Amino acid sequence: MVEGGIQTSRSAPATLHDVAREAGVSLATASRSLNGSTRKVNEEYRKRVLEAAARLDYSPNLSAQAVARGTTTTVALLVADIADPYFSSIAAGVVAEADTARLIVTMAATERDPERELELVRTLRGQRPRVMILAGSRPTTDPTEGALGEELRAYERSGGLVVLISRNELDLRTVLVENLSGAEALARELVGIGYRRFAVITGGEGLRTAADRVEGFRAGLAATGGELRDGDVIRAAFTRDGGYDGMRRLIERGLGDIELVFAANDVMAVGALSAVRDAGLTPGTDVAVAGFDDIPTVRDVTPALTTVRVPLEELGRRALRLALGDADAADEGAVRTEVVLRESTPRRD
Amino acid sequence: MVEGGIQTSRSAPATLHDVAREAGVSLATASRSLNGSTRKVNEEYRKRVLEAAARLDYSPNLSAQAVARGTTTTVALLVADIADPYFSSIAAGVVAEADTARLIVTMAATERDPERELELVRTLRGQRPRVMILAGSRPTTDPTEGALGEELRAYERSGGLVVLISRNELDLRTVLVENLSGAEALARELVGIGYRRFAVITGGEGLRTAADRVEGFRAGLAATGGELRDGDVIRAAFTRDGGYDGMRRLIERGLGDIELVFAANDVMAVGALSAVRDAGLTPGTDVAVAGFDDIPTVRDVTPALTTVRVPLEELGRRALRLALGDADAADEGAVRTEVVLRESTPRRD
DNA sequence: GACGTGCGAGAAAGCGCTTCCCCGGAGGCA
DNA sequence: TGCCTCCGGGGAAGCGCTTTCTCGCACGTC
Repeated sequence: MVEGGIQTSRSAPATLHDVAREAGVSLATASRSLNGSTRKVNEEYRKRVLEAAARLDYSPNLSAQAVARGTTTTVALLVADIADPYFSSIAAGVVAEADTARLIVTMAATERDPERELELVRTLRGQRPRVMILAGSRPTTDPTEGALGEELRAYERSGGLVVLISRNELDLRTVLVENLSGAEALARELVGIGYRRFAVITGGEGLRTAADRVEGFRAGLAATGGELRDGDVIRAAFTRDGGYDGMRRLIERGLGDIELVFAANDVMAVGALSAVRDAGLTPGTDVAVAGFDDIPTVRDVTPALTTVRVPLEELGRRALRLALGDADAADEGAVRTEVVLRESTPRRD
Repeated sequence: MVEGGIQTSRSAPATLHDVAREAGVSLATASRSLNGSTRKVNEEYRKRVLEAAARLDYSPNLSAQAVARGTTTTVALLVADIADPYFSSIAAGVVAEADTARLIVTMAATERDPERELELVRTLRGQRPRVMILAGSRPTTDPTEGALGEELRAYERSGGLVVLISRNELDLRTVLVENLSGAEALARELVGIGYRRFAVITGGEGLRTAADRVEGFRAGLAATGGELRDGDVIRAAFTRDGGYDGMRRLIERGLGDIELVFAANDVMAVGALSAVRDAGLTPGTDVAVAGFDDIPTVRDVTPALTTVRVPLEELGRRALRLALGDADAADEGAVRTEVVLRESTPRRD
């Protein structure tokens, strides 16, 4: 059911001009009273202006302020897919932090398409956002990489702040995640509780984040005697369905003596879990599964998923704080990860 | 690790003025060439302007355009919690549709606080968005309800478009969801496969959406002979933890002869599932669980959750299309829901 | 009492755009 | 050839703000 709102006589929103007139003061004074300035304003005037503004339901036109001030209160956020819990958690962090900094965030989705990402950066630059945050890595082999770098650097030159989340491809401010060492720690722990033979399901062609995690995992195994054959590294889309598909292929091909499958992120791992079940096997028992990220839902799948916790919301917050020049944020180094063992990787004796 | 971007000489972004000079034409002609106008421009001139723009890496200042045109290309989206899959799916839909309409979306989170929501509406009005979409209902008993309505109506009077998603509390454009009939259909089906004794876990105090779902469920039971005692309607937070908590209380209190627990949304249902498991019971077997929404993850929990599918992304798309005056969107009526039976409610004979 | 000095109100000049309006030139028609 | 009509370029006004700059006024000082 759809109801049209009652359209009363259209009335343009009150302008500062209206407020000034209503209060009987100049435009300048009205501006100074409402939108803080270094200059003092007679208390009596200020009061009159505030009252007039309230009476007229005045709300400053942010675009006009932006034009006049030459700076906006906007931060632009680019993610691959808003519905993906990894990105929506990061987004939640960015939005929360933006709120405390009285900034407004505008959001766009690249849908994992580098062309689109470039396009979006171009469009969003038109907004003259104070900060631009890019989350989600792109293929390392991407041909538009150069163009993107160019675009971002031009944006920085014009006074913008760029922060990348978990992708240190370009020489820009970055919130780094311990992908490598996190995956390595995971591998060590898994070997520690008795696993020896592993397979990996990783994201598409040369995705930086995925590649790092696999590399770290491999390093951890190498150090502890776990085994991962090259043929047991499966490529699939970096999504739930990708994970499902990867695991299906693995099973169809025959698991052999593989004891544990590490998916390069949790959404894939969750898909993998379902693939195991759909194949009539019991995840955890017949084959163990581990993921990466610790997105909220992995507590609630069965078996609960072993993973590497990444404080995703914190990632978003850090990104913005870093841009805004928070010294702490800059000093904290890479974001800590932490191995979380759960039932999907039961101790193996 | 944090790297400061290489700060080359700061250079303000090129303005239209620069482009016009570079191309040797007037400001007016440059404007007309770049940002479509009804008036024709000499092909030769247009070409020169376009080239100049490319050379200078010109990107129009959207704020300035907004001021000059008196209208923005922004749509504002208010959700309760960005990390909640219900809202992030809706957001994904809004963003996708905005993209095709060449609109930019700015997002804010109310954190389920009506005061905050009101506050945010006020702030966002400053942006002069073309459209404002509010998702997620508020308590029906909310004291700020009037103020919110006032604010929204003022916004509409000034030419803004408001769309509410699944909350017909105010007399405004709304994308309605078949909460009532969906829940009713669910109840009928559940009774149809053999369930008789039910309990319900619902959201906090008078949340419209939750209330409708419970009411519909009740109606369905009443029509088919299912039983839901008043004492078996549990209130909890409208979140995963709320669902967990509600189920825990239900179990501690003693399930008695309750066969199925209906949670008013999927995130609660997923929490409830975990509570069942943590209590040492087997969901589906010892007690069946059903939810509402069909968020992506419910396919992957065990047992897979019976629920009522709401096309969430479509909800977001519809909201925007409705605002933009898409006739189809207006005519389609409430968004269809569909009962999806899965393993969490096995046939009971 | 003459003359700084500091304070703060208000006029006005922008900010980067769009668009109205003027006007010159090209073309059509008798 | 003369006149009228389009066509389309460019000047300039304006959008809603901020911020310089001007300037009157109330003090304080000798």
